[in-house]
Order: sequence, then C-alpha cells, then structure tokens
Amino acid sequence: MKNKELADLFNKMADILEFKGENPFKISAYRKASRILGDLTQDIEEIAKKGELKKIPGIGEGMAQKVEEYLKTGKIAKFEEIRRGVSDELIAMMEIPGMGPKTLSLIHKERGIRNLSELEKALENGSLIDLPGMGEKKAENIKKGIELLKQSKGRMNLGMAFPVAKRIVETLRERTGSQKIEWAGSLRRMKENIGDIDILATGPKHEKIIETFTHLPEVKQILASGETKASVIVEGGLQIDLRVVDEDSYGAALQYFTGSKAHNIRLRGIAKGKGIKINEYGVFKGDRKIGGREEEDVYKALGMVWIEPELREDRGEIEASQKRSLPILVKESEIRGDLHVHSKWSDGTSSIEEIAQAAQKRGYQYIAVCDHSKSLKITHGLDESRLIKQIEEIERINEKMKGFRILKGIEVDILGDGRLDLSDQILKRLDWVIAAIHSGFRQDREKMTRRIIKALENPFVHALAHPSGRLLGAREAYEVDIEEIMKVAKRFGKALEINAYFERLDLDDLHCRKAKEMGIPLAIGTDAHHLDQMWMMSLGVAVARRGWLESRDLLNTLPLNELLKWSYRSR
DNA sequence: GCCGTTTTCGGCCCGACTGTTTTCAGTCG
Repeated sequence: MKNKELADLFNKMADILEFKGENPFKISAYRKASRILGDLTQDIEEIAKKGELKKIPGIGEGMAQKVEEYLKTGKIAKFEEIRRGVSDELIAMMEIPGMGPKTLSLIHKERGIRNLSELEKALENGSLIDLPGMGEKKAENIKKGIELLKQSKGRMNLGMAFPVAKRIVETLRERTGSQKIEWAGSLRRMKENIGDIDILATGPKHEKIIETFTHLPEVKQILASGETKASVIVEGGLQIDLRVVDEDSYGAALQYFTGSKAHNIRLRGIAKGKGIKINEYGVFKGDRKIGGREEEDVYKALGMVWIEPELREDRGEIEASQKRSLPILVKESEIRGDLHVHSKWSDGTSSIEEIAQAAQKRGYQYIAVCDHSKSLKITHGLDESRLIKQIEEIERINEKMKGFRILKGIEVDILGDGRLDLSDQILKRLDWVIAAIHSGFRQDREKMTRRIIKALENPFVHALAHPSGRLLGAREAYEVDIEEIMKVAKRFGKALEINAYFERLDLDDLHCRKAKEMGIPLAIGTDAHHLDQMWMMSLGVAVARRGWLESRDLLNTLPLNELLKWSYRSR
C-alpha cells in the first residue's frame, strides 16, 4: 500500500513550499491531502485503478495527477523540481520549536546555514544576532528548541500521557480550588500519540491558576506565561499548555482546544456560511454572543448535535452530526470482561485467582486467561501438558465462583509457516483462543499474509491478537495485507483483537472502523501482565470509540452466555 | 491547490504570546 509514502511525500512538499514562502493556502492544501491519504484504509492504488481519486474530498485535479504519476513512475516531477537546492537536512531544521520557515530561510540566505551542526556553531559564536528580527533572546530560544528536540524526539503514547495529565489536573484542582479544570487537545480525543498535553481551566482568579501551574514541582522550564495562557516543559520533555478562560467561555474554549485542527477548520467554514463566528471565547452573530458556556452551544449554533471528542478528526463526523446519524459509541461501563490477560503460568505476575478477584472488582462478568504457548520459551509458554493442568485449575476455581467465570484461553503462537504450536485436540477444550505472531516479523508481505490466513482457517481459533504487530514508537507494523486478512476473518467468522496494552493499541482506530463496516466483530484485551495494567481497558475502549464502534460491534460487551454461544457456535 | 444551495474566481479559521519592534512579524496551536 503506497498511501503512507504518498502522505509523507505531500507533507514534505508542504514543508518545502513553506520554506520557499509559497502561498499558505496551497501549502495547507498539500497538508490536507497528506492527512487524508494517511487516514485512508483503502489502498490508494485500488482507488486510482477505478479512476476515483478525485472523488476523495481534498484531492483535486493536481493532486490526483501527482498520485497517478507516483504510482506509475515512483516519482513526482513537481517534487523533484521544488526540492532542488533544498536539502533534507535544511528542511529537518523546521522541526526545531521556535524555528519556522521564515527564520530558517533567513539564516540560510544570510548566513549560509545548511544543517543542524552549522546552526549550532552559529548560535555559539553569536553570528545570528545581528540579523534583522533576530536578537539575544530569539537565539537563546532556538538553542533551547534544539535541546528540546533532541531530548523529546517525537510524541508520547496515550498510555504514558494519561497518568501525567491526571496527576497534574488533580493537583491544580486541589491547589486552586477550581473544579472546572480538564484536559483538552489530542488527549481528550484519546489519540494513540500525544504531542503535548493541553489543559483548560476556569476560576475566579486567573493569575492564581497560571501561577500555580508554572510553579508545579514537575516543571523544568517555562516556555511562556501570560494572562490567559502558559506553556511549560515537565520532566521527560513533555510540554504542557494551560489556557485559562472565563466561565461563560468555557464550553467554546473546550471545543476549540479539543480540536482536531481539521475538525475546527471545517466548523468555522460552516459557521462563516451562516454568518456566525466561532472562537475560543464563544459563538457570535455579529457583535452578539449567542453561546459559549457549554460545548453543545457551538454545535447547536451550527445546526448540529454535540460530537464525542474521539470522533473529531474530520472523518465524516461533521456530516453525521448534521444528519443526526452519529454512532452511539461504546462506553467502558458496557465492557463485561477482559479477553486477554496473562498469569504467572507464563510471563504474568499474578495467580489466576488474583486475576479473577481483580476482574470482579472491576465489575466484569468474565475474564479470559490467555497465556503464551510453548514456542515462546522466553515467556515460559505453556505446552500441552501444562495447559491441561491450567485448564483443570481454572475449572476448580470456577466451581467456587459466583456470577463470574474465568474463561479457559490461550494466546497460541502462529509459527513461521502458519501452523499453530498447539494441537487442535487441546485447543478444542478452550473457551477463547487467540492466535498471534511473535516471531519472523521480517517475512515479506505475501508470506506473512498467507501465514496469518492459514492460522485463521483453524476452526478453533476465535480471534487474531494484535493484528499488525506494531509497537508504538518502537516497531513498525509488519508487512501484511490487512485488507485481505479482514476479508478472510469475515469469511471464517473470526474476530480481531483490539489490544489495549499501551504500547500496542492494535488494531488501530481506522482499521477498527473498517472492520465494523465489514461486519467483523472486535474483542478488546488488555494483554495485562500485572494487575495494575488492567486499567488499560480504558485505552482499548478509546481506540474502539475512535473507530466509531458501538456496543454491538464488540464481543466483550456480550453477557457471558452469549459470548460462549458465539465462541462455541461453530464447534 | 481545492472548492462551489452565495461563487468556475476568489475565497480559504483565528487568536495569544514573544521579541524586536514604535506598529508588527513570526510562531504556535
């Protein structure tokens, strides 16, 4: 699938055009096209073959031509043309916080700086300071930006940002006495990667909130601090922005700072057509403020209904809101069980009884113990005889349980050729079998796809665990034709897992939505190895919600008897 | 470069903060 390549290419073109000072609207057209291509789950080549490129909103004559050219020749002439004389090293410097296209262009033209090390040298010897618009502070700022870039290097996992935001918001609530403090931004939309944490607050004394915030013990550096806004860097290089607004603007501000950018731009476009203006202070008709205290005000003013934050990506939610056809997203409280946890029997740390107790405490009706199977030696994976012992233990514990059931499960390994490493005779005895790839990640696409399909053909497998194998920030998904996998899953009545482990979140949101459209059931499992990882169900539910999933699209919203009916239906 | 129940041309979201300015440009979200 060349979607990602094209998305990256268009984004890079936008960078170069920005550096060159091109028309900003042209630049945003490239960025938009890049985002849309990156969001597509359908193979761009398939769309091109059908001649339907221009049907994609945001792709017009020019972009369609460039896509076709790339698919045919592997190149885009326009790209080759504009990149002449602009090295990758130069463009990479735009990543430095505080360094925009204008500054970059200035230091390049006036001081001949071509890369990061030349920039650092120039900052050391002070040769940039006498440039127009430059000064001591600006130079210092860029220096800090370089440091920041070096230590933070990209975005943070949702699962890592979440606890940090929670702690800071709670501290702010305690110390300022203000109850209306919450996170907005990509964290509120529950994106898998968080660039920074945005916090919104209101209260009688704005200065006190800002003051408290910038003096939190976690704060390493204050980037900006004004009357309504402050930005800090905390330990680990994470940036946190705080906005403080009046109470009657809180809803508008929450809407505004939740984003996404693309979602908000669309809303403002719609507003303009209706003679309405929206900003972070409220909804305005002429000079008259017609709303802003509640987030709903914004949507209502545009003839829409409120949209769940997880959907706000301009992926069709705006139209759905206008047509009153938004999905009723699944809620964590509807989850009746965790369908993937590990115990002491393999590489987990808790006994099965402890797990069951913790699950009951969370209000679950069932939990599936899915330890590793024998070929994963490093995890002390279960062979047939140990698995039989585990089955017997679970049956013993289940007899004592009231209103709760431990499901006998396994995370069975898919071998290099697609065979499973446990026999059908034993798999047959289990309630819940998930199959997973843990080796041979580098197989080529065709081989990997065949391998997984073969595993899914096994009548005793219920679901494919962490289907793409990616590890956020650490390992790319393996090469696999996920569309083909989905078709096969559909044909054989298999489920796909949403692995809620903070480093996986796999399937991702876009493929969840695709699976839903295809009628493939999803199953959330935390892959918890410790009891204190079971909270990650929240992350799995977040992915499901971002994938537009409703309660009925998931298996673990089913009551126990219905889940079992599903799992034994084909035996 | 994209797009059109206002438009095939002329729009394209909007405001805060900083630093170097004396009225504003650049950057960011």
